Amino acid sequence: MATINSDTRTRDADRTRQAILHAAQQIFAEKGFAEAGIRDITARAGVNQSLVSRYFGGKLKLFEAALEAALDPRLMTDLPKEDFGKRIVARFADERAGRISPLPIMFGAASDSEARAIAAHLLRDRVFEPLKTWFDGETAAVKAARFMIVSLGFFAYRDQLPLAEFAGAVDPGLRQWLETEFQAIVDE
Amino acid sequence: MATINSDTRTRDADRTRQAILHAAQQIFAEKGFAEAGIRDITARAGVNQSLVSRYFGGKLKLFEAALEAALDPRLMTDLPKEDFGKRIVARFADERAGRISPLPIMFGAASDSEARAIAAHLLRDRVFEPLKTWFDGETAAVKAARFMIVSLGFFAYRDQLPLAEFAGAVDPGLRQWLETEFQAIVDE
DNA sequence: GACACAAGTAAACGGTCGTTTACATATGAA
DNA sequence: TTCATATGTAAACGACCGTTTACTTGTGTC
Repeated sequence: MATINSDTRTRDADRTRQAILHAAQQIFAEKGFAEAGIRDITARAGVNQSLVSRYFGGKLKLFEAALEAALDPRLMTDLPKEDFGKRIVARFADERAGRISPLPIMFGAASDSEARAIAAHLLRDRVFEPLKTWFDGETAAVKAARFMIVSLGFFAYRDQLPLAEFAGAVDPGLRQWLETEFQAIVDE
Repeated sequence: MATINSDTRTRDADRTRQAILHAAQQIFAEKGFAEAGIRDITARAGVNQSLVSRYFGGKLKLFEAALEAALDPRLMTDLPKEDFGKRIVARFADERAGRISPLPIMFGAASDSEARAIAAHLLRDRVFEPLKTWFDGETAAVKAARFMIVSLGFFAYRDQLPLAEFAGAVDPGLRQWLETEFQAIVDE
């Protein structure tokens, strides 16, 4: 049984598991699935490398758990349809401290076939399908596709390819176009 | 000196080099940079694995050469601005036999930092910067960014993520939106 | 305190990969 | 024909990675 102050314990499986999961989210987002090593992740978590296999069943299962924990299915669909464009761009463009965006994790899995399959499956079930039901009318599938295309393209443009002079920054004109683009999806 | 029918030669460095390059384009596009092995590429080319290092200087240099050979800088900017939307979507959506699109190669490099840097550099110099000079006015940079976002997002949506029931197919309604979207970039 | 088990660690295993090395052979000029 | 060299091959090298194994140590219970 746990003591009153269980924080004093030097061994805590749940805490270790969470530390691995959090470190995995960070390193998968930073380095991509292929370049993120078990030893990188467990070193940041401050634990032994073998615990990934013990607690998660392997690197691929850890990736799935890390991505799923980063996915918030209500990320878009809890927004009001008024000001949807401004609000969704604000969520995308402005980093929120402590919050790990799932998009870098997903893009980092692009070149590994197994990780990509997991990422695609999660994205479909947790984002794409909820979006389709959230949008109205018979064009809901096209609207969801438009949302995915602009979102994925924006992250690929901003984060994956240092095309602009300052990667990560968003030009005001581009930001305005993004806002009207997202707003048009819910208005039409 | 070459004989009259040099095709009878069993050794031809140029032909071998081209065979490696062509096989590399295919396999980098199919499996991504990380999962594409030197042995895969040289096996398809029908030559020995060591020739990659001898002729190209290594896997990374081979990737750069393969991507550069697949990039056609006039892919967009030789189109007339009338019917630009329909024409560019036709180029993207309808596969052309024998032609290897550079975008699968680029996405396949997403999770390898070195390959991604090469891909980003080539995309900027050969596509993004020409696009900026091709677009008119002071909003050329924003227009080029819009073009990249929609293009990258479309390929990520269609080819990288099997979100729709039939990956690779393009819904007519989505296609129409893509056409108006691209047309708007050149019209505004 | 003694014990059973959970929690954590260190080290080795087996495999893959890019690259290099040592060697064989076709080529074309002298 | 001879021979230097370009071309191609087979095999080994060295490193890295995910995983597993054997072992140690802390924890809670009796």
